[in-house]
Amino acid sequence: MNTGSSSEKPVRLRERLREATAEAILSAAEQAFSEEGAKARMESIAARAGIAVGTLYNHFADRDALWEAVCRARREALLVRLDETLEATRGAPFQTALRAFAGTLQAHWSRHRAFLTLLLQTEPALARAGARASRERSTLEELVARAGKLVRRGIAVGALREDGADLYPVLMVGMLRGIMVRDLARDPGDTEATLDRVVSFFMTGAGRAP
Amino acid sequence: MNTGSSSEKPVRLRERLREATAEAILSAAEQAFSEEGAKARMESIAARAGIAVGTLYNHFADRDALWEAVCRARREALLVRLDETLEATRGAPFQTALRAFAGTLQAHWSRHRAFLTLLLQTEPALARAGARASRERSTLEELVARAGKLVRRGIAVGALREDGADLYPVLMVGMLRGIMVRDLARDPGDTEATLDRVVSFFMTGAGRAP
Amino acid sequence: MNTGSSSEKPVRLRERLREATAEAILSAAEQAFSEEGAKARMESIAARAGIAVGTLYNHFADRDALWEAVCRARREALLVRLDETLEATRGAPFQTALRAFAGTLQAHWSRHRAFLTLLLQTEPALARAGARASRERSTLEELVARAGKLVRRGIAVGALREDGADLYPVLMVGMLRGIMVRDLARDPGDTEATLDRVVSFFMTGAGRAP
Amino acid sequence: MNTGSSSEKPVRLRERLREATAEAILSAAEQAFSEEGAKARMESIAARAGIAVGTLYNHFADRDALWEAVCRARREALLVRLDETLEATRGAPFQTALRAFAGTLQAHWSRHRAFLTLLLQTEPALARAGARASRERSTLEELVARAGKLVRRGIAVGALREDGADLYPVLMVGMLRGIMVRDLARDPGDTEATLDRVVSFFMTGAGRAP
DNA sequence: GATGAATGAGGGTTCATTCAT
DNA sequence: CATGAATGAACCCTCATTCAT
Repeated sequence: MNTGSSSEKPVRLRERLREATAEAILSAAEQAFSEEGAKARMESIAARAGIAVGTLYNHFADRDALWEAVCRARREALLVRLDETLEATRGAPFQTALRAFAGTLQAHWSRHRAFLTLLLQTEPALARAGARASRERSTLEELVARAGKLVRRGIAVGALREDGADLYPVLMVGMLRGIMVRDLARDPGDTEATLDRVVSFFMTGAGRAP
Repeated sequence: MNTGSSSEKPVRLRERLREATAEAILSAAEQAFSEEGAKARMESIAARAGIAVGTLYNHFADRDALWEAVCRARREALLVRLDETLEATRGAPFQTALRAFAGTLQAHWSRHRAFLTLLLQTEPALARAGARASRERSTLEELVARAGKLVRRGIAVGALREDGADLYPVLMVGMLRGIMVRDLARDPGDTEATLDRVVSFFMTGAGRAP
Repeated sequence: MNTGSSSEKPVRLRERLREATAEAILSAAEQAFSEEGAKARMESIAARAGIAVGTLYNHFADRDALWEAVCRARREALLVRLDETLEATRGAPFQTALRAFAGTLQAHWSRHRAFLTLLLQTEPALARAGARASRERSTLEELVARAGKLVRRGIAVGALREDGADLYPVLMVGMLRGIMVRDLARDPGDTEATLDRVVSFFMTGAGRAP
Repeated sequence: MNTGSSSEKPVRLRERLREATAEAILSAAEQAFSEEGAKARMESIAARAGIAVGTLYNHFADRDALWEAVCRARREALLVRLDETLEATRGAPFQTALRAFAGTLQAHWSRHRAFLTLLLQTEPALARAGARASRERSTLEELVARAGKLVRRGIAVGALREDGADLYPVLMVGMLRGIMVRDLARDPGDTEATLDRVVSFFMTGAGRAP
């Protein structure tokens, strides 16, 4: 086994460096976009990443590509986390799973307040660019799809009524989004506490028992 | 006595024309912003309004002022409608009032698909501009405040449990927003039908009765 | 004698009104130009004159024509005053005449601080527009011409040496301008006092008698 | 030891190029301003410098900054020359020093006919911007200050009378300016010859000896 | 590959001028 | 004639992108 051929190692090293730079750029871009809005200048991004403008273009074709990459990266991260949570709670009681789902969403949300803005601004853009809207699902749609998985499971185990299978996912995500937007400027700890109540509300609603 | 002297009429006429132009500009701007995003060019707005670029500036100080004006105008319209609905359903059963509230929101939403985008994009911008965020409530907050009024009424008449008074409004608005965003490209009639189910969900939740 | 034909009087009246308006515009323009620079907006001028923009154009073909008119008007006023002073001091001793000349210049200067700016800015413009420079003398040249008249008189009566006939006028105007620019922000009374010393300097220079 | 490492040289080169460009821009701007007035278009300046508009903005924040820079640069150059002349003639007879002072002024003037216009137009502008007028002396004031140094020296060596110490500098600069403006379109050689006569006038005035 | 100055099309804004009322 | 809203050419400035070093 020749694990250290003179021609192989440098390549690996370079590739790692390359990826590290790309990752730094993504972080810088996320930060810039979230602080300065979607109109953040390329120079600002480069400065935050500690590199020259030209270098940005060695890693991303153009501004749009960079924007897309940031969105995709953060979105992937979120979706992977959610999928992991769904997997980890496969056998758990429905309410436990739902609470974990909400918690994961909230964790990501508070860590990437940045992304929140991106999400809010990107999606309408996607919606407008009709062509693209069709070929890929928006982040919101992906979220709803995960929530749908959860709901179907809840129905399967008899925790949820069957008649709202189509609505529940949207409502669930809508409620969670509502809470998180409201709590943007609040203590994340408070939000965590609130999630329990949201889960409870999801199960029984707001009406007084007859 | 004919009080409409020959010197008074022209003034009135001009004023009316002036306002009509301003209104046309607002409409054009709403359209442009919603189709082209917040970055819509002034020239595009002018073209849609059938006027010259310079005329825009005779009515609105600059791009930002126009943007603000559009937001304010549409927001006022929505809030006034909601307040009217709240007033009109003052004595009605809670679910009826809630359904009407949702219906009004949906009506405005489908008529101003435009505004939807504005709402989605303006608010985060406002949130960023911290200074302003404090002095005026976001549209979302105004919506929640109205929902809160409804909820308090529901509690007063014994239709709702008291323990969720602080959460219900946010959840209600979050759910409605979720439905409307989902239905952006769907038949408004379908959405109307859905609202009944949302109201029902709000009352009883998704859980299977034990 | 029909001094009041129905067709003659109104014309006279109208003409007088017309001229009054034109004069008001000139004043407003002078004020605007001196306060806001040569770039003063037509609207600002109209506002100062208490009329609508359109009315400006009923009296002056365009912006340049107005500018020229202001310059010409104030310039004529100054030159007429100087000519009157020259006439009034025809028989007086040279130093008396020179002092009166300087006084007249200073009086106009302090009254039309406005015009000072115009003078400073117009002339270079004229100098640049070579074509025009040739067909009419600049205000400065007109001033120098008057000073020349004074100098020739001084030589004729034996008050001045003959050898500097070509230089003295320029030097005289140069010195006076220097004093007035320096005193722009000072008390006009001080400047008056200074003029005596300038006259004295003009006669004997600064050198210590051998 | 070759201390010029390969990483140091490029930086130096770039810096030198950068400065060369800035200098080229200043020259172009001086030319443009003097030929087209203070309103010269940025595009015109760029064209004269052989660069793109955007490049202007890589070197000067905006139009005003460029204007200021041109003024400052030329002004510095003039003042440095005058200070050198004052230094070089420290021990010389007063009239020799005065003549040299005038000569230096004239040399700069004829080389920067451009600057003449700037001087004429900038200073009133500065005067208007009261705030700035106080914090820095106008070019004219700087000239007068230099002339004052000369005058004090003349008094010290007994060449000038003491009583006019406050006026002489202003008068001297006023006269020189007068001559130079008059000679704008003439042969510089003639002006040089004239300066001797101005110096002579400064010493003895125009009056016929009694 | 990294650098950062140069590029120049793009878009916001101004304001002299026109003209219907 | 006065009015003042509409017009649109002109001009300043921005910033994504390129490319010589």
